[in-house]
Amino acid sequence: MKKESNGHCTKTQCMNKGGTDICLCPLDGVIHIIGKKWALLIISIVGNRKKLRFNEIKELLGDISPKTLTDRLKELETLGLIQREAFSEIPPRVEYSLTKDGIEVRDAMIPLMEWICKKEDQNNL
Amino acid sequence: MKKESNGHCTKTQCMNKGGTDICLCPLDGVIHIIGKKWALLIISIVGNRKKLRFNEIKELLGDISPKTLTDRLKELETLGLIQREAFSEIPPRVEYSLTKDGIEVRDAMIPLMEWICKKEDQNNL
DNA sequence: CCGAATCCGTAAAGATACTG
DNA sequence: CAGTATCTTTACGGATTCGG
Repeated sequence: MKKESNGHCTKTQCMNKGGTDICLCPLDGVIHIIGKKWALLIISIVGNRKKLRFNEIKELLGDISPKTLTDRLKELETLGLIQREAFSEIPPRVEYSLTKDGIEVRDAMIPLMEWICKKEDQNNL
Repeated sequence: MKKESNGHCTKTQCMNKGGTDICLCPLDGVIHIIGKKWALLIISIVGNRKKLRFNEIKELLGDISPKTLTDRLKELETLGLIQREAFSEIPPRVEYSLTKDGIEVRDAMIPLMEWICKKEDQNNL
């Protein structure tokens, strides 16, 4: 996971975990998509249910506008984290699910979500 | 980590990890701060270096505006993730570091950062 | 000088109504 | 049902200014 020689880590934005340097240089990449509002939650929720329709995601998130949800889903689809499957029916049906990469991201963010939940628990005592 | 009875999980926004439900209800809480632009990167970078000054963070992030950095630092300070220590010197000096909670968050996001780095590596082959 | 605060223009997000 | 279109509101970015 060292990347000293490929031109990305000249700013040495690395974290040290037990002596192993972990590069976090992707400043202009993935993190600015998944760091956007709602993105992490969408990945979580879609991952939970395996398959979800547009309005189901919307209901689960609670306060997101359809426009923002559309934007986020498109971005995540472009990133290759979410898969969109449309059925030519009436009424129309579109199902969203995580791709292989999306599942990896979801797994990777579980510790973060767990911490958040723990924190909320403390605050709600 | 079950929260079915406290009114938070009525929407059952839970993820299933090996049979254990993990609640991710904090829709209006922590995630909408740390999910903001730059927030995760700030936590990472400050965590890497233990102590950083305003302009050092700015340099490391590269393209952030001073205003946005100030905003984010204040939010993270309010959240209790980042500690601000100002010295009454000339020229002035302000040092930022992670709190105990901030360190926990940083540790929790390591898997996510690792995934991102792996992904960037693949794309840069 | 450093760490912001201010001002202002642009971009992203939200609310609501509406369409294929 | 699954989005668009449109409009308003909020967040972000860039330059400049300011207090210590």
